[in-house]
Amino acid sequence: MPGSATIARLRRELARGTTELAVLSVLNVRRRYGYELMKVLRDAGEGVLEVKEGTLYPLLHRLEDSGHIVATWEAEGRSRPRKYYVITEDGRAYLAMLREEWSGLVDAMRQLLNTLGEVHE
Amino acid sequence: MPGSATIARLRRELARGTTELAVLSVLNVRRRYGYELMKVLRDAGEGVLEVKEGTLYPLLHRLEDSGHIVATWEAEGRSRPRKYYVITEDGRAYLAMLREEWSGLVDAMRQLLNTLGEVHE
DNA sequence: CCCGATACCTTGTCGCGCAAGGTATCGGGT
DNA sequence: ACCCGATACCTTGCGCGACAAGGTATCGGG
Repeated sequence: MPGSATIARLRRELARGTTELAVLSVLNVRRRYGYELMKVLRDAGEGVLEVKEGTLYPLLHRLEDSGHIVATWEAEGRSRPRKYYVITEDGRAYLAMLREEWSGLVDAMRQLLNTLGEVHE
Repeated sequence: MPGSATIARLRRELARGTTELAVLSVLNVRRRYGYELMKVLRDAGEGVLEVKEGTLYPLLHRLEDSGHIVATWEAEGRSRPRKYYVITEDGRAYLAMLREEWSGLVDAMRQLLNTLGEVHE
């Protein structure tokens, strides 16, 4: 059945870029560690925003390299240390920009779909 | 200024996959030729949905190959022939699926952004 | 006569998402 | 005693859409 494979592909392409927005939005509330972020995003929105490990960890490293977030290792009282991420001032500004871009896209698409929504002819 | 380059990059990543939805939505109303589609999308939504030639033409070919649209050359009474595209029954079904995926993503993001929207701590 | 618009096309590069692999610890079940 | 799933981090290689940059050809206006 090619349908399910197609679905997965287009879902991936549609969600592209939104991961960054989703991650920064969650970190904007409070600090989180990587594995925790995965669970938060999986539980939100019926799995639509689910992020795989191979996506999340490189993304976090990119955000850290560009100064949008900072990481601190913490292991006090437990083994299996966790790497906590905190959003920076720079990151908040970037997040605001991202949200604007996103709502701009959503508005444009909504307008297009509403205008042309009715099946003609 | 790295900001404008960054903006272009994230706008491109965010819009990824929506082009297919936009093109099929326009074709769902009536047939269009490639160059015309470019103008329609550029004029809609303040340029947010603008598509470049290097994106549109390969996309149309992919949609044709998978049977979602069909093309017919037309040049009657004029030189510079145009290649008109018409959506198929199969294409309409695919479009419906795409729209569902898109609204699912938008809903999930809206929920996430509303829940976490307020800046805490 | 040249240049911009019209109208189609292609090749190569960039960068994200992911599959698939890896390491290591911990706790519960049998 | 042993195994396995969950926790928690990481990497390499591939697929694929968007685009920059190039190409071809015609038409009309300044």
